[in-house]
Amino acid sequence: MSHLFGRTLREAPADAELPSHQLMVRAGMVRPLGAGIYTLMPLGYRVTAKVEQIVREEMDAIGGQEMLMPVVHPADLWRESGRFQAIGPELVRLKDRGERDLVLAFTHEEVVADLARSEISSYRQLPMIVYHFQTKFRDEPRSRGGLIRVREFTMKDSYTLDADEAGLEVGYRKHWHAYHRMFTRMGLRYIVVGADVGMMGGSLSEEFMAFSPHGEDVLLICPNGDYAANREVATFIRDEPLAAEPLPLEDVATPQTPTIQALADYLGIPTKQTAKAVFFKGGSGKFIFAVIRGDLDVNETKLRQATGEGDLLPASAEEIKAVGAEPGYGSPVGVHDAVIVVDESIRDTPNLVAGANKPGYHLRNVNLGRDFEADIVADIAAAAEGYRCPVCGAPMQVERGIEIGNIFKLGTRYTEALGSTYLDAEGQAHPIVMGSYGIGVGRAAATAVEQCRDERGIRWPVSIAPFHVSLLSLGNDPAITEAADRLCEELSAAGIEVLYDDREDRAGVKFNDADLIGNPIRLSVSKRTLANNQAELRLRTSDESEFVALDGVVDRVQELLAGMLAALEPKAEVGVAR
RNA sequence: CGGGGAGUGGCGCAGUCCGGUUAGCGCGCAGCGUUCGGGACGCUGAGGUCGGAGGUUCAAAUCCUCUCUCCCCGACCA
Repeated sequence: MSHLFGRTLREAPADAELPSHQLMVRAGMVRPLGAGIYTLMPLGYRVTAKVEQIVREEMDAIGGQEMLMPVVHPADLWRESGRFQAIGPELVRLKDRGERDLVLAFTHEEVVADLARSEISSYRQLPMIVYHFQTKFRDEPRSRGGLIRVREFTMKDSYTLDADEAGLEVGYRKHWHAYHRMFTRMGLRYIVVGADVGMMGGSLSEEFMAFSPHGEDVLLICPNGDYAANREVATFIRDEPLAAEPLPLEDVATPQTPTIQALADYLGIPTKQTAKAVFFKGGSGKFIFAVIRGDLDVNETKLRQATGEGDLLPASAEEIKAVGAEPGYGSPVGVHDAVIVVDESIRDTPNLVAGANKPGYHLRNVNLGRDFEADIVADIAAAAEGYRCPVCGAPMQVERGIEIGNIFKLGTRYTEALGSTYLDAEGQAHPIVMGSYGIGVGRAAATAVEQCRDERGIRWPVSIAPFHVSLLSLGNDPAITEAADRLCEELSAAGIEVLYDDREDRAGVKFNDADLIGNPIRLSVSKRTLANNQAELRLRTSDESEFVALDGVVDRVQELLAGMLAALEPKAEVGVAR
């Protein structure tokens, strides 16, 4: 350790907020180079190498073929799929000296589809699973959370190629199981949730979400295990539609009530008796006028789906007035030049109080169909804590999660665009059916730190710890050094990974650094232990030590390691129904 | 991009409002000595274009203009 590149720090850098970020920097595992760009120091690199190896083993186990595709792609390939045009500035575009457009790939659907069209011609060659570990660079609008969200990272991305949907389902299921095995082996606590397909396109997507209060995603989870979904797509059971005769529309003065809560308080009615208007400007330039019951919130992802708008930005006050509405007092009654998107809650609730489109006034007894028409009626409501599970009706719980893996059924979106076809037994050409599956390697490592730590430092799961053992020599007596040296050699010879703290530091310093770095087993050799021809052994997860005869250390460590690894071995599948 | 904050030896900070000698403090680092099982102590020492560029001034870390970078909160994703 005296020559380890990457020293430990007593204090965390001021700009690190997340525990994983602070600890990994303090432990000398990573160093920042720029915003969202990190160097993996030797200790950190050992962790990600182990994560990779676990992923590799499980991918190979489902028949994955490892390969390596380039990071720099000709832009023309991305023009063929349409993503060159469709994706914003997070896709880095470059020109080479010949003024040819290039992109830094952030996934490899295009290349796989391109390869497939030249390499695959017959159904006899299918199915196929290919994967690689490759650097991705995504010019994120904002990287955050230290290592959880970075701009440059290593991703395992794999792709299935199949003849039909049934084949895709098999490949998808294989990944689903492989992912469970990987994350279990890494010692992570996680859940699978239904997710939005986003820019990947395709028909089905699920995310593997590690539980963490620092997660960026909000998950809705049925306590009975019947349902789990990312809030982006989460549905819930609505109240029964109310049946009531439409009452006559009436104007009501409601001064100083620009918010739903103020309005409900002023009129002495529940918020669910009001209609809320939310205004967006779509990427197409259309004005999107979303209407939802006052007690609910608009889910922008759902709204995007419903309107087919890729981008939604909040509308400005001028834009709102331009369609005949009034910020704070808006309703769809009488607006023009806007796409009116109505949530099911509005359809199912008669006689709502809605804005009058003039400051300080609302309308009572507004009804869809009589007082205004909808261009789209859809589910655009955001689910929240306590909302009812769409399967069993139980109140759902909310958790935050870090997305550590994502699996997609892509279908033929890319293969059709690129003309990647195969011939079936009858000689008919069909587009190949694709799936794509990603895991962020560094993110998985950082997530493990988020989940496995205490006030002293990291408590790595054995499977991905930088080393199995931290060996400390306490004291500078030559006899101690000699005994520790010998122990180090014996352990190494037995295939045990040892981080040997041979520095001339005091015991306290070594203990603290060992705790910070977080290898699962700590061995200490000192004058005291040597007096009995022993070493002290302590688990990172324990406050109690055992003393082991020097010639029994290797056996004892191997026994403990085997036990720890066995505990991480996947047993039954841990899935959650969709 | 919008909003908020910060750039001063390797790390953490003070000094900036109200310009004024050689820019400080803690940790870390080097040497010597004393220590030696939960971040020791003493002495000595090395290390700083005060993010960068212009400007104001007799004088700028400090005031003005421009600019770069980083962090945090909101729309994206492994």
